[in-house]
Formats: sequence, C-alpha cells, structure tokens
Amino acid sequence: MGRWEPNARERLERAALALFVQHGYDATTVAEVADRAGLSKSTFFRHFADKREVLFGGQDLLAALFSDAIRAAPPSATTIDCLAAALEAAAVAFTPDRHDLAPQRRAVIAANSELQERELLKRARFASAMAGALRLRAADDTTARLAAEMGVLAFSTAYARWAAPDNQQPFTEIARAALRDLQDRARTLGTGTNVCP
Amino acid sequence: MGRWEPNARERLERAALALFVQHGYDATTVAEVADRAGLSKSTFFRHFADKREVLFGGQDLLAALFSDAIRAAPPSATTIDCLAAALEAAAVAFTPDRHDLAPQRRAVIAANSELQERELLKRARFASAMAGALRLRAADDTTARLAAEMGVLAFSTAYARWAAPDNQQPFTEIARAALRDLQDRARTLGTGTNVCP
DNA sequence: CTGGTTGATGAGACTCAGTCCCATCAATCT
DNA sequence: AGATTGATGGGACTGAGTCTCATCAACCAG
Repeated sequence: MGRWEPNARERLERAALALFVQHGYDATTVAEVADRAGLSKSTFFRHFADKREVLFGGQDLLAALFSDAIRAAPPSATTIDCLAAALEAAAVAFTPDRHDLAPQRRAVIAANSELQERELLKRARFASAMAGALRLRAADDTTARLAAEMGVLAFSTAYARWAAPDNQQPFTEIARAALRDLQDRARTLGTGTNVCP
Repeated sequence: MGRWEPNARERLERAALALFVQHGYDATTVAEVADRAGLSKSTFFRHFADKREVLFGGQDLLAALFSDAIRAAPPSATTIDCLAAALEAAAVAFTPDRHDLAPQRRAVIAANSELQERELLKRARFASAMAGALRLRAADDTTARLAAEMGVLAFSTAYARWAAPDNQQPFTEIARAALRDLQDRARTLGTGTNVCP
C-alpha cells in the first residue's frame, strides 16, 4: 500500500476533521493527522500551507465563483442583483451531500480562535473578490466595498443556517432570503428613519 | 539596564516595530525583540500572548470604547448616530502625537498575511462589540450586524486615511465623512435604484 | 526489455514560536 | 531583619513549519 494511493489531499482532510472532532484542534498534531491518512508530515505540508488550511480547502475556489458570477451578470443588473448572482453561483459548493460534515467543521472552528482568524481571512478574500468585480462594473469604490460587505454578511448568515444539523432547505433559498433581509435594513439605515432607544 | 526598568511593554512594542521595519516581520525573532528592549523572551510572552500581538496593543480598549459610546448615546439617536458616536469616542486613540508610528505599522502589516489575519480578528471584535451594543438598544439582529459592519468599514477607511504619512486632518472629521459616505451608498443599495453596467 | 525521466513521497535535521517550571532579586510590608 | 509580593531570567521541552536528500512507482523512448 502506501505510496501512490490516490486522493491524498482528501484523505488528509477527512483524517484531520475526525481527529479534531475527537481530541480537539490543539491536542492534535500534524504528524497524527498524516499518520491516520497513511502519509507523512512532509506530505501534509506539501498539500497544505499550514495546519489550519486543512479545514479550508476549496475556499479559494469560492472567491473565484463570486467574482466570475458578478462579472457575468447582465448589464441591467443592479448591484444587489450582482450579489444575488454571486450567492447563487456559490451554491454549487453547498449541495446536500456535502452537508453532513459541515456541522462538525463549524464546531471545530468555533472552538478555536486561530481557526476563526483563518475563517475571517477567507471571508476578507471573498469581500475583495466581490468588491473587485463590482468595481469593474463601474461601481465607485465606496459602493463596491459596502456592497461586498453586505454580500459576505449575507453569505455568512446563510451558510450558518444551511450548516445547521437540522436544516433541509437548499442554500440558494436561504441566501436569497438573507440578502433580501439585508437590503431592507440597508434602506432603513440609509434613509436614517430608524431610531433605537 | 536591569530589572525593574519601567515601561517594559512599551519598550517591547517600540523594539518590535523598529526591527520589523528594518528586517521584516518574518526575519525577526522574538528573542531579538526582547534583547533590544533589554528583556528576555520569557518576559515578552508575559506581556503579549504571541508575536503578532505586539503590534496590536490597545485594540481591545478600542472595542470597549465603541461599545460604551453606543450604550451612552441618547435615546433619540438613530442607529447611524450611534455609529458616529462610536467613531467619535475612538478618536482619543488617534491623536496627532501617535500619528508618526502609524505609517510604519501599516507597512509592516501590509507585508505579512499573518498580521493581516490578526488585524481582521481585531476588526471582527470591533464589529461584535458594536453589534452587541446595538442589540441592547432594541435593534433587531440583522440591523445590528449590518450597522456594525458599516461602522467597521467606516472605521477602517477612516483609519487608513488618517494614517497616511501626509495627512493633517483629525480622525474625527475623516471618520464622520466616511460614515456619511457609507450612509448614502446604503440608501442607494437599499432602494435598488442603482445599476452598474 | 532496458534505461532514463518525472513526480509524489519519506526521513531526518533544523529553526523558532510558544509553554512551563523554577530560581532570582528588588521593593514593600510587618 | 525577615517575610511577602511580583516582575524577571534561564533553561528545558513540544510542536509547527522549512529544507534537503534519498526513494520508488509510473511513464516514456529506444
């Protein structure tokens, strides 16, 4: 066995998640993860830049999806429409069959601030991907950045709801609702009509 | 020399910034920083939880300022007024005499993604401090979170402008303008009247 | 079939961040 | 003077992450 076994990367991801759930992120060493995957520490670091990254594979792909979807939106689309298109495009990463591991992953991240930091970095990359794509559509810088933050916020809340263990709704619907909600609040905040005593 | 020299923490911060500017963050070891401050590695870690943290001292104070200012705002204040009050309160940390080190600090952070991660974590803490305070004023969860993101965005852009080497304007004015700008865009996004072709 | 090339892997040495424990010593109090 | 407190130094230790070199399966050219 051993060498040349396929899916090394995926095996490492599964081994890591299992051990992190069982013993905690801090108490698990990279060597143990690699061992469980039938690989060595060297190979782990060939597949992932650091220990945290093993939980965030594919997030760079998501940023590209966001960006491409905004670029591909029709010229008549409003900025909010662009965000909706981006969230729609991201849904391919959140199919029901990938739903089972999500709660575990979230629990591990929630228990460790190093991992929360990494998640924030990924979200910031989402935001700059969206902001960059919006600027290409002649949005001014401020609008692009605010809209991108709204997009990330909608994504985050939608993901949290989608990843809940008892959730059955598809990601697309949840995301649409979250974005609509945010748009309403943006109008209220923008017109300054709300008071909070 | 010697033990009991006062201001250990500040000496460490200055030593760290100087070495990071000169040799880069990665190429500087904690032992070198401690050495330059006339202290030991042990003492460094007694003052800062990790190597990154030496560049982010006082940011926890800022989160408290944001939160307190929002809580102290008059009942008639709108949500945006609350954000303005928070930014106003934060201005005490950005007096002209603290302006000289800011550009160096920003350059060091901009050159290193570990440090950017830490900065994002601090901003996320700002956001949850503001969102928490807004929720106490009976804002619904979605409004609180969106407003908090707007506040952080206004803060970030204002800080970037304030920290520019040639800037002379006080932080308060810059922040007020940034927030007003964001409010305008929020109205536009909220009413869906903008198209970006 | 043979021999060379490629590419993923393993092994081990190394640096440094971060933790822990214990000794030291100045200031303060009794 | 003697005890206490609290910031410090020193050194051992673990584990992340880097680097270099050897190994070995697959593929290819002859």
